Amino acid sequence: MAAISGGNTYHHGDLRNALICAAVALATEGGPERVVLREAARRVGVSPTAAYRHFDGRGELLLTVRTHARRELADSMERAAAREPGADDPALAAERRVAALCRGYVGFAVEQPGLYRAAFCVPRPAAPDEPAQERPQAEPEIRAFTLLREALETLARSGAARPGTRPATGAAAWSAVHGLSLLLVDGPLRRLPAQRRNAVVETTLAMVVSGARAL
Amino acid sequence: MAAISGGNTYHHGDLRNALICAAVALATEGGPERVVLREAARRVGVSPTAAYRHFDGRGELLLTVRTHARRELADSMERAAAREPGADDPALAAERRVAALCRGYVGFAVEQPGLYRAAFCVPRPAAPDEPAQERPQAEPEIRAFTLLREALETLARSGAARPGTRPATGAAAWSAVHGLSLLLVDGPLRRLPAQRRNAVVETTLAMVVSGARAL
DNA sequence: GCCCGATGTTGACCGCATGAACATTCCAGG
DNA sequence: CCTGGAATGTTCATGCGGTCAACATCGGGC
Repeated sequence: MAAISGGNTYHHGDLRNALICAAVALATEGGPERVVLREAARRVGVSPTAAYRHFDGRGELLLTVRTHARRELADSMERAAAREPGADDPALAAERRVAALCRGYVGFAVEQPGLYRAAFCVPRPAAPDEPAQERPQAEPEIRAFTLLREALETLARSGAARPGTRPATGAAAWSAVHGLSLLLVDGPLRRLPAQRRNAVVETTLAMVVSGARAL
Repeated sequence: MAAISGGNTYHHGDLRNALICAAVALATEGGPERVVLREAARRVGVSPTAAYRHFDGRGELLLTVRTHARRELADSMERAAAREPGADDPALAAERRVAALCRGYVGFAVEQPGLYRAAFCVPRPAAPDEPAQERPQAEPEIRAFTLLREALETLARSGAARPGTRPATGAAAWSAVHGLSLLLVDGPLRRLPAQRRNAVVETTLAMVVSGARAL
């Protein structure tokens, strides 16, 4: 087929990227389950199977979206922390940073529910017979978690560090913000009015900080 | 078609229940996305469309599974709490009850990951155009949450209750156990060895309890 | 005994994931 | 410049799932 007009060539030239963008847009609109190979292809104006030249299938496309979403999440946290004013007391500063990171985390979830959910989706093989892990082990590091963990370590070192600072404090804090995000975005606490939602967020943050102090 | 043998009648007699059981089994095996109308019908030995005589469609079937799963979750919490020894100090007893409920919660999630995920799934309309809420508002009460909230209230009244006991403490605690459960079952903390998993659980519980004291 | 409503069944349509075979382009050598 | 293979797209086909409409069967009240 001849080119209809302008840049309309048989070879797209940047299909992989275009597909990723479309897929990210889909995830933004409706979360991971909305990321549909055919729809992404349609939006890019290409046949469905073309995607298979660049991705192993829907799963891999979704994985790419997930990577993107995780990056955005971490960026949101860092922006929130950057906005936070410093403090003379290093312990106070550390506490504020933890809280700010958490606020950035939950804020991203609330503002970009689809992307947030995509950030933690796990591509499931249709049949649960073969494990089919994405990458043998080696979780590729999730910056959002790293940020949180490091801030908590700083907090622990900065003052009221009980002797037996538990190594799992980071995971505990993560659990809290992650659970909160999902309850708000996707769970029973969705449709909570903004006012009450804020109260829940702040209470949870208080729990995290108080927990970090006590552990 | 004539009955092939025994009780094989044209009319099943208890199809609704049979479908629910099959659907619950599916969810147990592979979570909500595994709950597939056709497969449930297949297992019951009935044609796919027969299900429509009893459910509005896959969505409603899934909702039913969710109800079942939520009940099981709450039962698991109550069992865990019942196993907990009492204490003379009411504050200590309350604290123990909260911890036990949480352990029951996370324990259920870890032992029944599929059902747990089903307990918090939200049936999404394929097209996000029309809201199509399951029930106008009125979340039908989630016993797991109620149990947790009541235990926390008891804890707050039982002693070291700071004056301004926040009303959202329950949601905060729920966030922690919910997030923890999902991270362990479905998230980046899945494939954590049991040992470390336990450490994370206990640390999170400590955070919740310490938070409940401090708030 | 008969007829209606409840309950199942067939057949069909559409969307999606995916694989095989075929078409078009691009580019590295000659 | 020309050409053949590698990249990259396309078409066609298969199989699964959700769902609807039309038809079949059963069970019980009249």
